[in-house]
Amino acid sequence: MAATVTVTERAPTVAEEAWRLVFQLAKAKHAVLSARLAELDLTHVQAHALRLLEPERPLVMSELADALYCHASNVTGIVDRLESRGLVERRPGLGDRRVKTLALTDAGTAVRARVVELMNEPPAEIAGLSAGDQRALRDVLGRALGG
Amino acid sequence: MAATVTVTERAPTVAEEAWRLVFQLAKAKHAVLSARLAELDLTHVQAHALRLLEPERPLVMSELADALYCHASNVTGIVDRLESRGLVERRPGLGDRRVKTLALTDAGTAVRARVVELMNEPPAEIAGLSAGDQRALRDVLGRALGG
DNA sequence: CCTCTATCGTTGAGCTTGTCAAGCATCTAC
DNA sequence: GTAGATGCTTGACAAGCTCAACGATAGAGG
Repeated sequence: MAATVTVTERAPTVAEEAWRLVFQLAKAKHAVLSARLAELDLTHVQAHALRLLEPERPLVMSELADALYCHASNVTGIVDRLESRGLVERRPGLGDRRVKTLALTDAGTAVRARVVELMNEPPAEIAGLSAGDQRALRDVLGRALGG
Repeated sequence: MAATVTVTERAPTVAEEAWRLVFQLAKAKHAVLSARLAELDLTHVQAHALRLLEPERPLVMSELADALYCHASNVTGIVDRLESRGLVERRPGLGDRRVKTLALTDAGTAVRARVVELMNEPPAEIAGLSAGDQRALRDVLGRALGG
């Protein structure tokens, strides 16, 4: 008798099933978002940087690096590209002349508004749920994330 | 009187709140996963490629490119690096000598098992929910994703 | 058989993102 | 004032990604 490779995979737990679906949903939204950002000629990191730069609360290079979970040397290049497109300005820090304050230009503010809109827009899978399911989803996830 | 910039932001809908939480959860898991994959000296793309290469169902380069949503020329490099580490083998296609079949080595099968385990593991936020909340989450998301 | 075209994978150029080590300017503490 | 810490930039290098072009092979039609 030929040996049959039997993969003894235990049945997934409820938590694993739930996580798999969350993962799938995030992946679907990611794909849609990528396409929309490409139309704006923005990469994901550039979009995240713009989202973090709220018009009324400018950030400093190092703060942006922390928020993006990457090294300061990386932010230099990201901001370089945003600045060369006229979306962001580097301004001298007020008290400390070493720091650079990042401010959105008018064009940057407009692009940021569009980016935030795209990112906040729930994917069709969620928008299509019943009102009750939407509330249930929000409430359960609120509890999950310490809400 | 000084002009006050009043940002008239409408209150978020329930769907938007739910999506924001899904996004937040995925981001948290992503950070944890990145750290675990770094311990295995794997990038995210390499991990995804390994996950897609099921031991019993080898893929062809173009199939892997489709599954990873990227160009075939990119997959060449990704597979190069996996192959140079002895995790994957390129084998000549059976009928068609143009295609390359990708097969996991024994080492690759072991690493893949660990990768799949890490990716499937629900984040602490979900694992910590009550059994009822976990079921509710799974059921609602199942409906959202055409379940 | 032979050519024409389509397909599969690779290569090379060029970009963005990411890390690290080093450097420059500036600030702070002693 | 001098020494060390801090903020950002630079340069070198690697991975991921796209595109255009290429070699090899396959399949169809004359």
